[in-house]
Amino acid sequence: MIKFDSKSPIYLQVMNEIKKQLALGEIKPGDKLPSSRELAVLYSINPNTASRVYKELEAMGICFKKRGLGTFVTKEINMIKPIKQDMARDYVIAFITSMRDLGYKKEEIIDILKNKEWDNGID
Amino acid sequence: MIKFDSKSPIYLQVMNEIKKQLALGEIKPGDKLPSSRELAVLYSINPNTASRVYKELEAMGICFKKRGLGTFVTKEINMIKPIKQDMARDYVIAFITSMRDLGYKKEEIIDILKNKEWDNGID
Amino acid sequence: MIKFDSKSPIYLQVMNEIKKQLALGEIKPGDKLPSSRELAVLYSINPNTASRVYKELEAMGICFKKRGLGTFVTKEINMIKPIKQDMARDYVIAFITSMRDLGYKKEEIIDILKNKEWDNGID
Amino acid sequence: MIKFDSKSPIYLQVMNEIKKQLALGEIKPGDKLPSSRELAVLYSINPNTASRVYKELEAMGICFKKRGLGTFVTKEINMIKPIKQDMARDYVIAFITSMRDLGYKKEEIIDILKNKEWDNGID
DNA sequence: GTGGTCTAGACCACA
DNA sequence: GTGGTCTAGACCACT
Repeated sequence: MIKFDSKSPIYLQVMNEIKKQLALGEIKPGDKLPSSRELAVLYSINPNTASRVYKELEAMGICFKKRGLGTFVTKEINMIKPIKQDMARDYVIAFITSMRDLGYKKEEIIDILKNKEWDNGID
Repeated sequence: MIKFDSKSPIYLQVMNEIKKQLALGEIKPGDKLPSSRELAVLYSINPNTASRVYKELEAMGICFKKRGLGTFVTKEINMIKPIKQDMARDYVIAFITSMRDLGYKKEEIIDILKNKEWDNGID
Repeated sequence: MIKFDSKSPIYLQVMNEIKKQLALGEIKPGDKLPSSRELAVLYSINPNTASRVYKELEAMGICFKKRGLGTFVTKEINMIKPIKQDMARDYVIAFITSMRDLGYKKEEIIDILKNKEWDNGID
Repeated sequence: MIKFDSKSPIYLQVMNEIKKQLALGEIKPGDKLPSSRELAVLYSINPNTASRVYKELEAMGICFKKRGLGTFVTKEINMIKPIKQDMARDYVIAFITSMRDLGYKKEEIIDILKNKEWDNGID
């Protein structure tokens, strides 16, 4: 169960969750995804919001709908493969932008990451 | 002069601009900030929006207002310094958490940052 | 319906009204509050002012907002209870300090309160 | 030296300070008050604000100006005597109103005051 | 001059 | 429907 961050749209957070599962291989190309209603129950969200999740994922080419059957992950591996890198790229850019806004330079940021204790709770 | 990103609220972008100037030392503790009206002209925004910028910055403890006199940067440098580091810490943790969720390890993350082109549009 | 005192900001008076209802149990933790627009109509104020009421109450931790759903009273009763007592404590201390500055002693203050007519306009 | 509460007007706070001194007998009927300029230095306030203090006190009949000589406390004892009671009354009413807004009843308020530890820092 | 409050009404994203 | 943001412009108290 996700704890939603009230700052960004819920549908985006659910999309991210699904993309994450795709990136990690927990969901595979061709897999059937839960119905919108199931998704709504799964994440305790409004059915409209669940619908929007699939609508946006479909627009991104990540899944497609079969009438009467449900929603499925696209089989085209070219579509799925880059998801991990794309998400990582987004995270990196957002992170760098934020840190730069705070006045940090490239070397400083890398130093901070290097020196960070990665072993307690985080890694 | 900022070119506003239509995706995030103007007042947040102006706040970030000011925080950036603080982090970079262009504005110093105790300094008088432009009046709301001046700020409005400076960034071509509505006085109310300018007001909101200072209100939120005040709520963060970054500045304070004196009636009839203006808005000033908090004098206690102790207030400014930790803000930067606290924010950085939050960004770092959020970033690391996200990347780890995607399956990246410490060295991979640092490598990605090292190899990232920092100079086009981002740096 | 409140009759607004022109001396203090309307938004504060409406906030106080809501806090009063909370303290008296007329509104309970978890309850949905009227939408900003409804609140605006309810008190014949501008929607922006109504918005501000909820924004300030949220900043105090008394309520929280769900986008598209509405504004709700904080569920943790622990959040509500102490607010009342904290406020009371502040009032008491400020009051005692002021009275002592005027040269009153404990017994005198209590006597004054005991003898005060509480039933006309005040109680 | 007063630490000003940024919530209420400075001129009111200075007025209160002077009225308090009157109530406590630190300043007596007929006494010469510091000049506006001295008052401004004394409290580190703007000379205009200091002027306003005397203007308002004069309007209340507490002091009067002699051209070229300065500002003096009125000699009419009837004017000075009730100051202490008036201020106390204001404090009491404000206190009771606030507490009642929080849902406290007369007996509860008196109980709180009775049971309050008056001996550490407050009394 | 400064900031604080308020109204009126607009547009947007979200559920 | 909800709240979030923004503009335009007003009036006020305070310094």
